[in-house]
Amino acid sequence: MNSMDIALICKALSDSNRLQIVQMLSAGERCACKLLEAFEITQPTLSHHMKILCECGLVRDRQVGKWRYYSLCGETLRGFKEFIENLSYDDQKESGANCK
Amino acid sequence: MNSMDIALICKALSDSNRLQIVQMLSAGERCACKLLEAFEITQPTLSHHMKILCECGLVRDRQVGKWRYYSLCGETLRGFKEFIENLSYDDQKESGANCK
DNA sequence: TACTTACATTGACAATCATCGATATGAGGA
DNA sequence: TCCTCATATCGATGATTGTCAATGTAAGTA
Repeated sequence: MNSMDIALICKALSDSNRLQIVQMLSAGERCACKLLEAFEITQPTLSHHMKILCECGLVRDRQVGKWRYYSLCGETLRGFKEFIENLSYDDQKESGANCK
Repeated sequence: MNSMDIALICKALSDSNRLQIVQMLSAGERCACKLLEAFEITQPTLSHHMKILCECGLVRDRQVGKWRYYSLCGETLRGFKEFIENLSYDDQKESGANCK
């Protein structure tokens, strides 16, 4: 998982509606109509957001009859978490790459 | 740290240049001129990106004479990591909130 | 004081984005 | 077959974004 993939995931999470959708999915699978109830957006807008979440790999969907169910993708989520976890802050680090 | 703050941080990380800047800062403090060397962007563009990274709280800066040094903010980074870490995927979760 | 250096701000522009209403698709059900 | 329901796609629009050249600012230097 390279930094382009990560940037894509971050872009998907940069919209506050989409971030809340992901939080809902973190509690378990949801169908589109239940997601739609939870937000004050129209159905085309939800569909657009779900497409973006799926395209970055963070969300998977499955269809059952007329309904579409969304859930987080464990593999992508793991890769993303690993990247974020590896960002570090350490007061003691050398500032070797500075001026003067 | 609410989900608006997190969305702002994700937006800051959604640009691939900014994501790489954060990775560089994860290795330690850097001054603006060293960051500028590492990317193929102009100085105003770097300045713009650093402003966005600072405004979401992820990056701190300090000025020494003419030079400006950037580093990750440990506190914000911790809050962000915690949020991401709490996103979970569990195959066994109830799909209680679904249709039919 | 005048000059240089490091960085920020401004203004412009093309590209991307979130959103919506309208419409299409496709799966049941009558 | 015709209708309804759940969702996707299309086309348009106003807002935001990344980028740059030009310019401003503020610190050090001669």
